[in-house]
Amino acid sequence: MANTPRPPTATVLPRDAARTRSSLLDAARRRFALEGYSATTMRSVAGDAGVNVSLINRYFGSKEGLFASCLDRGLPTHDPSRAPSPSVDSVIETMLRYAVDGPDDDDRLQLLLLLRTSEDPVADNLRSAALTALSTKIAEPLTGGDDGDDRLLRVQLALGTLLGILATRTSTPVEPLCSADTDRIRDLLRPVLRGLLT
Amino acid sequence: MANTPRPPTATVLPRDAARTRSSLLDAARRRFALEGYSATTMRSVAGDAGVNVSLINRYFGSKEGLFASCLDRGLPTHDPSRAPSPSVDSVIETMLRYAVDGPDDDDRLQLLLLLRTSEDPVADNLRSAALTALSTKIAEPLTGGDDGDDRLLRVQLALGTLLGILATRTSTPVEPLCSADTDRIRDLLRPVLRGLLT
Amino acid sequence: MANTPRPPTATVLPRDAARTRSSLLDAARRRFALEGYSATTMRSVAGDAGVNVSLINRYFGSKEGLFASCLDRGLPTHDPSRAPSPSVDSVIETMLRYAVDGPDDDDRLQLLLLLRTSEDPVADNLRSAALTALSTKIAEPLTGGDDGDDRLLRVQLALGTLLGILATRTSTPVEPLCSADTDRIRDLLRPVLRGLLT
Amino acid sequence: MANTPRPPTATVLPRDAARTRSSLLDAARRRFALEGYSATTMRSVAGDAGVNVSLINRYFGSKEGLFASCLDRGLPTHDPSRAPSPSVDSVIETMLRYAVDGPDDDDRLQLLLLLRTSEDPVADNLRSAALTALSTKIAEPLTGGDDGDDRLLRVQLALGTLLGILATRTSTPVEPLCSADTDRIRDLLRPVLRGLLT
DNA sequence: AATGAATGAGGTTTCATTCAT
DNA sequence: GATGAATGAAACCTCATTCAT
Repeated sequence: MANTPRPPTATVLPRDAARTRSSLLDAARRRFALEGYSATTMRSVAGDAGVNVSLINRYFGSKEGLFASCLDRGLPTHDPSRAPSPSVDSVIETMLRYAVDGPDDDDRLQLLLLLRTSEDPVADNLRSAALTALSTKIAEPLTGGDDGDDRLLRVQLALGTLLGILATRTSTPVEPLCSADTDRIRDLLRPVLRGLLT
Repeated sequence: MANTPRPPTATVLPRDAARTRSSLLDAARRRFALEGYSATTMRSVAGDAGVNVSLINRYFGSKEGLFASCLDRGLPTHDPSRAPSPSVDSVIETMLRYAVDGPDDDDRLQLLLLLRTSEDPVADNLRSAALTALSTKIAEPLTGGDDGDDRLLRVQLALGTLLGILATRTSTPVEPLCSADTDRIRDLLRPVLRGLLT
Repeated sequence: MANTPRPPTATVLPRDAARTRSSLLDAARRRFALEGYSATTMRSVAGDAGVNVSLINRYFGSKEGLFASCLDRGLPTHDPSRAPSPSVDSVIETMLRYAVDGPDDDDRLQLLLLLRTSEDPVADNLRSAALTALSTKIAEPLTGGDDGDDRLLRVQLALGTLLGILATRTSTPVEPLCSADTDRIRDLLRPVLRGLLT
Repeated sequence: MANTPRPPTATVLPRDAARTRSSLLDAARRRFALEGYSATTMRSVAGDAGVNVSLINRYFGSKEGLFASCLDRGLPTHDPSRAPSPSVDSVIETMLRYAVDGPDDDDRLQLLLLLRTSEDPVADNLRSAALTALSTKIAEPLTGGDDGDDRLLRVQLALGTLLGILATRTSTPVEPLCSADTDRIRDLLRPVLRGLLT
């Protein structure tokens, strides 16, 4: 039987550590975000990634380590290289873009990760730290007239708002919210965020 | 069969089925709301309620049944007997009271429950139905000028907002949000809800 | 099909916690003594005892706990109620009886337990403590003329001697040692112990 | 095939098969002797030797093969070239030197290895054969007045004694045995061995 | 010769559930 | 009505081993 060079259709993936690691991360992020920490089994993640379960331990040490690595990722904020001191409006647009209908699905999953409890104390602390970091990063360029703590509080309320709506839209068939036009949702949320952030 | 009063042979425990059932429900609601479905073990629920684990299966059939029964409860809305056609402001106040700092802790847990997935499709459908029902109930008395669907959408956005903030405040130590004064939070959220609901 | 009352031949054992616990302990002691801690699997122990694996965790918490419970047992020494201040010779006879050919097989296994390393640090400490306790208990009634530390040292050497011979005789087919007459072995060891203990 | 010196392209590692094999054997002997067969992982052995795990399979076929190769080594007995017919006393001194405080640590590990079961029947038979061979070799020059079988039995008892004491002294902190002066131990054991071997 | 990626089997443990009392 | 003994499935993780480079 001739060993014809197979076209790389699927299940080829010949021993590429970086690719494997990345596949696992992607699969894990999706599961963790959509089903929560406890409900996510390592087998399901490995199955999604198409590799053996024990590779998770090889690359991430443990389930907790996998979760931590999922959180450990460039969180979607404004791009400081393009707009060093962005206006409130541009910050709002960025938030809306990522939370309501971002260009990439992974970003929405990344946000959802921040809302799922895990009961695992270690993972939960990681999550809370990531949430705090994100809010701080968002609040930083906003030069409000008031003190920093209150500004941070308002950013966190805005984040909570977006996370709650995102979770509701993602996890359950609640109508009309789930099939509403994203433009409409953005139009409705824009003044909300503006009210909170100014 | 007559319920003959048993003679008090020993230190007779109450053996009150209704009370046992209710204890289990309370304990389960708290665990499900705070830790999620998968992370909640039946043993922990039974332990909180102070009864034997097997009683959960006896009374609710299964873990899923217990979760479903937790959802099955009068959700906090306005009281139609007192104010048959409430103003938007009173609706908002009711929502804020329950979501931010309600008089009864159980109500907040009940709300949180609406955000927790259960992995089980049956229970999950119950949850989504409960969420839809709640939003419908809230939207009902609101006589906006526009069509009903859009009103419902806006109520659901408002609900999602409150749920997200509630979840963030409840499950993780995110500062300053978690230790912020509830009056301040209500003050900040009031215009948000008003903007969404009118 | 008639549900004829089966005679209690085997695999009956109807829900007797004490009996189950004891079966597990007996099976575990044998496995731990003959194969060592790491090589002993909980499945094999449960299989020997004829019960489900998870009962080990139910009754002993963990594999370590099972090992600890195996050590936690009246170690064979002299009977203080019969001979409050035994002569050296009677102590020697007791040791020989238990180590070489005790009346009960379990006692020999119990002794063997003291020699098997476990690599598990917790279990190992338990074992070393048990060994120290046993030697102290044996040395106590021996009123030698010298200081206590040296007496304890000699008792421990005697114990090591017996343990080594017991292990060699138990675990491998080394001839002629393994099939030698126990009377002959005792006759050979008696002066050895007497030399060490006096 | 000529062993052409490869050009030093980069920091060329030695790639010395014999040395690698020997490093693995040394590391494995230590682990097997001190922690037992099951508790010894191939990764730990490879780590100690500073080489890749797969090399164990390459050189020894399997974990069992590694264990068997560890046994396969000149066991410490008397040196027949120097004393063709040694006295009992010199044999005793040799045994004491190796078991209690030999010049080389590896020898003591080698002795300990004889007491460790390996769960694998093949390797275990090798071990028992090594033990029998060692006792035969020791008994050979001893010209006792009795029949050979009894002499062999007494040698094996002496070996068991030394192995038991060695194991007790090596693997657990049993005081005062473990920190006792080796001279004192030898003094105590010398008459024991003399009693057994004559 | 040597490495590291990948696999599959099996270990301990937890959990929901059923059975007998 | 209630308890606790017992089970079986599945979870996370480790380990020996093989494959491709």
